[in-house]
Amino acid sequence: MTNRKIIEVLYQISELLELKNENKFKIRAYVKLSQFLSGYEHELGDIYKKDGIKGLVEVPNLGEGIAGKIAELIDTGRLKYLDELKSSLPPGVEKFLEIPGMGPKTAFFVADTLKVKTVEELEEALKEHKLKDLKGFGEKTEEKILKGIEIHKRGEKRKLLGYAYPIAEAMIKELKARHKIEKIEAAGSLRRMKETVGDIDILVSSDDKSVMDTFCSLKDVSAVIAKGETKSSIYTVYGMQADLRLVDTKSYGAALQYFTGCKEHNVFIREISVKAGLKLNEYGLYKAKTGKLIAGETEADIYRELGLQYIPPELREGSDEIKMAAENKIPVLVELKDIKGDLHCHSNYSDGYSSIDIMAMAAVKCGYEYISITDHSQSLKVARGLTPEALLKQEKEIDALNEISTGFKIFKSSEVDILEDGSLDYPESVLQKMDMVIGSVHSHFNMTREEMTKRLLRAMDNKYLTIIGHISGRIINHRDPYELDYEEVFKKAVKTGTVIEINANPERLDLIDIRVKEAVRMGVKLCIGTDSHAAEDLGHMRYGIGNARRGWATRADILNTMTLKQMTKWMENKKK
DNA sequence: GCCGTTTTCGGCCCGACTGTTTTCAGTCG
Repeated sequence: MTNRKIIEVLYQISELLELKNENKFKIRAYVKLSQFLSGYEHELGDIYKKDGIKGLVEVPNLGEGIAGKIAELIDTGRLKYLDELKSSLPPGVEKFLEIPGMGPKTAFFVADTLKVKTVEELEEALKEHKLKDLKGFGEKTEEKILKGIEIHKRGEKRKLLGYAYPIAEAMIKELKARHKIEKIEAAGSLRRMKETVGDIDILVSSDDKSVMDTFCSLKDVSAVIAKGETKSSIYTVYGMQADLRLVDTKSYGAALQYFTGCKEHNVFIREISVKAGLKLNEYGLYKAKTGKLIAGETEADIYRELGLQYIPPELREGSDEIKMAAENKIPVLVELKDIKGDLHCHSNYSDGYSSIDIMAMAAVKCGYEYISITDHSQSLKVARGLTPEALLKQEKEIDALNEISTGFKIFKSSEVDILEDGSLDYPESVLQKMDMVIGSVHSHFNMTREEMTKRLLRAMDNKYLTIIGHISGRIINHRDPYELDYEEVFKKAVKTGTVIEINANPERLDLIDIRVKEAVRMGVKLCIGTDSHAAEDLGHMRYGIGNARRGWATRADILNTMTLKQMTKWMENKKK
């Protein structure tokens, strides 16, 4: 039973309780805990196995009530409480919550009154105008729900960060081009660099109020959901919602803090405010009694006035960041400008689209001092993996390019398959000639946790293995990570000096953020590689940086913040 | 249901927008 599964159940319980109109603080306890767990680096299953229920209640936000339920879940894989909750509600009502604009009250009401069990039946009932004459409903509400159903039926999931980010950038650019703007930036999960993004939040401060009109008439708009003086919501042609908030410059920091979230982080921050006799909202931090404004123009002012160290957006997940900030323990996180080279890049020798010289030139343009060419190994036929003969040819080309360049180096490397038994896909005679070696799993994903752990541990015994690539194997929204005993793998990585990659490809972002946190805590050396298959992909580095920061990684934790000189020396030492 | 420099009970964050309203509930973030 993974944390992920437990989080799912807790969240489901909170939704069902909401439908039942239960005590809202009880509901919040479930939401609060599931939010906390989504950033928690330890597995509850392991804690329970080791220390039983007593161990579970040590976990923040987890008391005896829920501990018992989690224990039952781990022991039996089921939860009686959840089954009972479900059967006490009208069938199908949960489904209605997935419809945008439909909350628990409406969902329960329509399921209970109209006796509809599916989204299709609900749609039918709405078209027959069965709702509009009921108390509290009207034509507009009917239309709104129908629109929500339309969006729901398209089945849109949270979008990849790498998909949403450029869209937000383009919108901001357009607004900037057409209005005189003081400040503008994206907030929300996008600013927190979360791997997936539900909608785009943009915050703007400007004297020009017509920026709202522009926003609602952008070419990207497919429907305007709401339009007010300070807040508008649109639905875009990209299948996601976007919100614009307009605030005064003197409130900009408070608004940015507020709209960046996450929600739980903000709730915690406001609790601290209340205890300090203050009041925090999106307009500023005030004295509760007198209403006197204390801070608001910058986020830093607000955190400082609350007695907290500044918390970078990537850490604001309602986990332990506020406690750490209170103790002055927030580290200086790694930044894009710290990166000196990209260690995971493909060329057209295997399945990439760009030649080696084009990749190198793109790396120079990024301000890098080196790039590592890591084409696939021979077993990976679908990606045109290189035979040892093809490798020789590539080696010569890289040597020739290195001859003519100064201050920039192309490292000779490979992304070698870690085979089923944990051996590498090239013999030692081939591996030892490379500057470095990335080992990745590309086959036999369906192994047990024990088998997969053994496989990786064995691979790390190979002295030529430098880096383990995209270790979890997950593809966001497509393939779940395979099961792995991370603690064992990280211990071994520390012992053997093996580096674990943070793959910056937006579909992977693997090592996953909470695992980065665990790895950093254990002292594992990490690197960030884009896994580029074309020159443009080198720009994905920013997503890898975001993921590393979400895992509390500092510059010292990341291998490829080393200069060329340092890196060359490091590689030589590693092979000894 | 959780939690404690208000500690074992009594609290638990704050505001914009919408629709159907005569003062507010529901939804969202």
